[in-house]
Amino acid sequence: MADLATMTAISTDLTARGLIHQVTDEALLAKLDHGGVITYAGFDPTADSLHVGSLLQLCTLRRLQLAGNQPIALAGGGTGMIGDPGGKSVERPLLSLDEIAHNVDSIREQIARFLDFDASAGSSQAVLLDNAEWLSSVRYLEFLRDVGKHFTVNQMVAKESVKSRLERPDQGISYTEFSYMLLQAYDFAQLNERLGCTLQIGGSDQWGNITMGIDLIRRRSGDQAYGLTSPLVTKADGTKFGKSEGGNEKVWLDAKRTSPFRLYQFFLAVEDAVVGSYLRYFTFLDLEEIEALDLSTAQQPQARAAQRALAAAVIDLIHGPTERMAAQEASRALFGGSVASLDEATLLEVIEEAPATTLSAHRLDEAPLVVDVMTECGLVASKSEARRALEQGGVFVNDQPVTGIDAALTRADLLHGRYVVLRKGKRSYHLLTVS
RNA sequence: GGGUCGGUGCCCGAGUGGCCAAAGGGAUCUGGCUGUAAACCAGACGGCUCAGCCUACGGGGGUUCGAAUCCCUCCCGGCCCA
Repeated sequence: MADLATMTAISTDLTARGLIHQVTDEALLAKLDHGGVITYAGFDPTADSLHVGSLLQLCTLRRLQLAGNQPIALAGGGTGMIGDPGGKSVERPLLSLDEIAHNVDSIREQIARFLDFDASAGSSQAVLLDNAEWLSSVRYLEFLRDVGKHFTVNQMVAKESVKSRLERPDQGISYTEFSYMLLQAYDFAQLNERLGCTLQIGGSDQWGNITMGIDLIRRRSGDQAYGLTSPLVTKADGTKFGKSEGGNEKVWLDAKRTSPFRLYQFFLAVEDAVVGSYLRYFTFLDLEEIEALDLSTAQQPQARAAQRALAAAVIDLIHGPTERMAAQEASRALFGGSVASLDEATLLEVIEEAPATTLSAHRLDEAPLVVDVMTECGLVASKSEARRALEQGGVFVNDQPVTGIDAALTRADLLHGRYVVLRKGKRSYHLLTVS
């Protein structure tokens, strides 16, 4: 497949991009360069969309596939019913079988944007499986005999994911969640036995679970399997990557949950300190190009060339160039200066990308208070918040600061006879269309 | 099942009869400085018909002029014992 003479070896590329946190065995790297390693990564089907937290593994699987290795995306339809006891998370709600099946279907489409599921990919054709396929029918006694006997509770308790929960005096861990790692190990063993899968990749927090799978495979069949983890993706302040500026909202790959415009903005606003690594993680740009962008960030940070390249590349990958251009266009329009001077066509495009609601002409004639309108359209969560924003000077109508708690909207505020652009702070926009 | 400790605002965490919408920290929001960055500085941070009022300290009931704080009961969790 890949012409090794003209391409950087995949192991070199992964290393250079900082994608390797730990490997169970250095020998794996040579195998990957050779191609033909059947690799799997797990994806969480607890929602009908993946979020940016899955991006790294998706990209890594793609890199491996491009280098001639077969990727398996494993949807945790079975394990999704239980939940990984990771970190401080509380026991998660159990989803019904129907919900999970629906989620797996939705996720399949998203993964297809990264991996080649076409038969023309030959031996490296991607595969999507749902572990419910084997987990839903396992029988408890058999499971205990075939899987459970290979592990001691001692080693299970020693795992970081479990230890952190055990150390919290205010919360325990249910037996169900405690069993999660065995199920994940079993997944690996199943993929190994069914498809010859010999590598599992995941975030660094998956190390323990991955090595348990490797142990299980060795004990069951004597086969040598491998694990490779990537570093934890963090923001400049060390906190977890993946939440929107808002703080609590996840950034999704589904356009209905996170619009291409917001996704674009999310990556455009990335800190200087991490753009370089994000470019390496989430894009397929050449390393030379990325290094040039690093230089640009160092010398002319205000140009934000690296952020622009990152945002464009990611949206291209997830939503395609059409959506990417629309997002770029909308960003230019909204952040480019005065919204009031945009022509109607551009404004309409912006309406497609930013949250928008309609306001009846009748309502407008009653000279509604800005505080009320921004509450009603959802720009702020409550009227108190609207009042506060206004008092603090953070509200703008058509880019003009609004002063006074009793400011009202009138026909004089209309752009092109029927639009009003509301803004809270620097980048929370809302478009009103008068009908 | 028994004993014991605990359940406070988005999170952590003070508070043990009035001065409590409730210290402090984190997160978040807004403003300033900048580059739609970081750091830093300032303010805000339950809701509303906003100098006042309403709802809140696991649920319900009670004592009291007055309860997050005391009593009863129920629910939930940790630890120890059975």
